[in-house]
Amino acid sequence: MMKIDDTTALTLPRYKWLANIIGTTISQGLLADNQALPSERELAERYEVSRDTVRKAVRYMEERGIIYSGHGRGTFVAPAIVRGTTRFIDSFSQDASNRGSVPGQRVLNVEPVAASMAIAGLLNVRPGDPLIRVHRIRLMDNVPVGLHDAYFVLPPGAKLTLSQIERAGSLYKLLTEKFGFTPAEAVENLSAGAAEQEDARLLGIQKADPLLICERVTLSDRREPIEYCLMKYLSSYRYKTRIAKRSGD
Amino acid sequence: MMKIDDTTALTLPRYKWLANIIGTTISQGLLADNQALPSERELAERYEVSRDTVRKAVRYMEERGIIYSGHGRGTFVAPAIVRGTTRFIDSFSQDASNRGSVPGQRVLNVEPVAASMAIAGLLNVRPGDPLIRVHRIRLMDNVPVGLHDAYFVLPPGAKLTLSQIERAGSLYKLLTEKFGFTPAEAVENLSAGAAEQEDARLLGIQKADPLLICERVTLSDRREPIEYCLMKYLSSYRYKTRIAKRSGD
DNA sequence: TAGTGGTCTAGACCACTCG
DNA sequence: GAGTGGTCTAGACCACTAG
Repeated sequence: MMKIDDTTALTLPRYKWLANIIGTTISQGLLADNQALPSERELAERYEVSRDTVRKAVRYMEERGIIYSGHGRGTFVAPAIVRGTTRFIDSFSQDASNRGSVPGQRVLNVEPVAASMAIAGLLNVRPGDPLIRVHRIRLMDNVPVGLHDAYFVLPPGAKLTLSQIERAGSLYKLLTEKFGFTPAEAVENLSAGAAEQEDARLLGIQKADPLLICERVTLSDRREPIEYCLMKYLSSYRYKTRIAKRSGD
Repeated sequence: MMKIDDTTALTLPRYKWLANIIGTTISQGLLADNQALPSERELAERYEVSRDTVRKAVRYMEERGIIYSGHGRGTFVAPAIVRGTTRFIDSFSQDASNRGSVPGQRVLNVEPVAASMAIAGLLNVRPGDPLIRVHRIRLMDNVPVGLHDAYFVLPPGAKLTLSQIERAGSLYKLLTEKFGFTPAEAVENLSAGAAEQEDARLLGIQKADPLLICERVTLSDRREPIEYCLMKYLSSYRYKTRIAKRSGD
């Protein structure tokens, strides 16, 4: 046991290392949809890990919609329609890439604001407490597709300028590096709505045109709410997601 | 070891049994949001299971958004805002219950139809192949909130009548029992749209009013597509979901 | 430094599927 | 009946967190 692994990541856990190998094989198209993988016992032998480690890798990939398994039948490559539909917190940039488009943004405004009652309640602060608001137009291939109006709880004295955000590709990455912003989980609430005058102007549509409205509260690794974001998307925008299992298991 | 467990489920795996115990404690409000649970080692001792079994229970509940854990810190009760936001395939009835409303339906039509090109592609059948269409108005507390237009791939000769569906509470349950319909996973695509004349009439709104549009493909345990469903919801309807982690892990 | 969760192992037996 | 994934154990060591 414990042969040094030739290729990648000496600091990566073995199960993720295995998952990467298998995942790469699949994404390269070397395995057909619904094709069976080698059995867990065989993979364990082939890669010189315990069967439990193989199972961890399998679970890891199952959660991501890459493979699936059936009791007594085997483990299989998930069909293309479900692959890549797992949602993550940095979904906008991900979505764009998955579609082969270039994500972008135009920052309208960055300002300190006092928390409203509605937002204070969601972010566990008092009404009037200081927040930072970032108002942006989201672009795909340089075309506006939506509006993001985000409110952040940041450490006192935190300063954020328009040019900083524009320089950084990802707002989340910037906040993570500059402050201890570590999003771990989010709750979203989707609905349909009609464009207000202002929305219509910014997005280049008519007033009362339908919009996909998504409200999100983002939580830190300690489950403190750290962001509220109101997003409005054109009707051409598609929000893809995957649902696993039934509630009764 | 192996003390017979006093209460529930002698056929249930031990980790689900443990998860149920802990989950019940939480849902009864006996533990505060973000309160720490006993350590894994302590739970293992207390419930006379191995630590690995405790960890399985913890993972099981983490996936469902009931608890979360931090390396070196402990395991904690997820705050109320995230609990119960995990989406499952039978989401409509679940959603309604979670809100304290009574889910309902009015079946408009049940009929065999020939697959269109668009739907055939999604369901892996040939255009013209037989499908069964179920067109329904969805109700919450007897008030219309949306339209479901579902197309099923069922075994040849499968017959479905309007009265059967109306008698059965859940369409999925009926299909599962009568035919081998076993949904395991689904892919959804959400967007905003404007109500057509017919939508408006059925839902009691104006033409061009905004609607939340959700397309869904449901897959069996073998990942064969077995249902396509086009759903349209009033703007008052809320689609709740939870997103775990970031894409880079 | 003590305590926590995270990773890993080697082996056992059960439950299910399919030829 | 042979082969698959699912559950469970007992023990080891590592990585991280916090007082």
